[in-house]
Amino acid sequence: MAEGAAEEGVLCVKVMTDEQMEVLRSQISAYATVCEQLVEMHRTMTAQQDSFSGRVIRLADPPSGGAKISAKQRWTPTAVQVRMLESMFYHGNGTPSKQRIKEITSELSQHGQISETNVYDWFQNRRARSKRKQAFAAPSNTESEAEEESPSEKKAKKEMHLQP
Amino acid sequence: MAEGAAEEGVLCVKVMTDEQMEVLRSQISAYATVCEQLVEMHRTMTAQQDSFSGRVIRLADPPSGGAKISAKQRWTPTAVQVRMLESMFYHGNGTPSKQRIKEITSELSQHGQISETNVYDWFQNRRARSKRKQAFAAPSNTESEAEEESPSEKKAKKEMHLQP
DNA sequence: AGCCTATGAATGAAAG
DNA sequence: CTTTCATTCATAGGCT
Repeated sequence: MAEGAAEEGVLCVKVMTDEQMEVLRSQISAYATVCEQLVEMHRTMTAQQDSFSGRVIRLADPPSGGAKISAKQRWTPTAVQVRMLESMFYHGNGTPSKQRIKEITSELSQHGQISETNVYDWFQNRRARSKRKQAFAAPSNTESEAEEESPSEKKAKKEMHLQP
Repeated sequence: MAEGAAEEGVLCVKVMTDEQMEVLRSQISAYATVCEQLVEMHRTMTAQQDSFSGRVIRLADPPSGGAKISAKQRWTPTAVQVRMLESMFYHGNGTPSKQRIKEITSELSQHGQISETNVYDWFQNRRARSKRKQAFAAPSNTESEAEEESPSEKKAKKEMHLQP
């Protein structure tokens, strides 16, 4: 996924790849969504009604205009990125500092779109999840450090998840 | 917002004329402008509300028939409370003093259950996260602004909440 | 169609 | 104040 080429594509030529098209769509969609939500918020706040008497504030109401271009709004790490993150996580850098996060981000951005917040969140989630898994798996004493999948695995295995 | 040719272009074909390309660019540009203006408006009248991307604005506890057995161990501000807090946060008064916190608390408790600790924590978190966002989003500021909304802005995401 | 799970993201509260 | 933890929400993808 190299959206870095999008600018030249748009500015210089007329034939776009699917990737480039996707970038454009995402952009327009993002703008549209932001505008919608800002307008909605503005309306809500301007109305100044303290009554929380049961009317729901809807943010995600699709406009009738039909300019609703769907785009993914949630970051999805690529396989390569996951592998690298996994590796770093395993490597003991349990707590990446801000500086470290920047480094990681810039390194990972060569393999796909990513932001520092993404990285930060990823580590947060990873830590929490790891911990929780241990808590469930080791109520006994025998402390085992057997962690989950190896970094080279991009295929998520289906662990049994019992519902207590 | 002007639309028409651009959508079909985006949705159906991959070869665009200069004209179509221009339409697209205008569209993105228009969105950007609108967003900017809306954000500006928000700045002036209320606090900046940057939670529009994820969760929906929370409302007060449903006034159901008294059954309060199920635990809500964590304080959840109502929409009104959030708005007021956000407003206070924005309107400068930096770090609320102990006294100020008491005032705020008693004022907010008219709109829902709240404690001084909640208020204190809220401000604490708000400040920290605002700061972190700046640290993440801002440091590459040496460059002059690129005011034209060319698709080279691959990060036209929802992170357009600027902090004054 | 539609659930289900994994997971990105938001956030109150606590630790340091 | 700053960083981390714990919990929760929302959504993309995979599954039957």
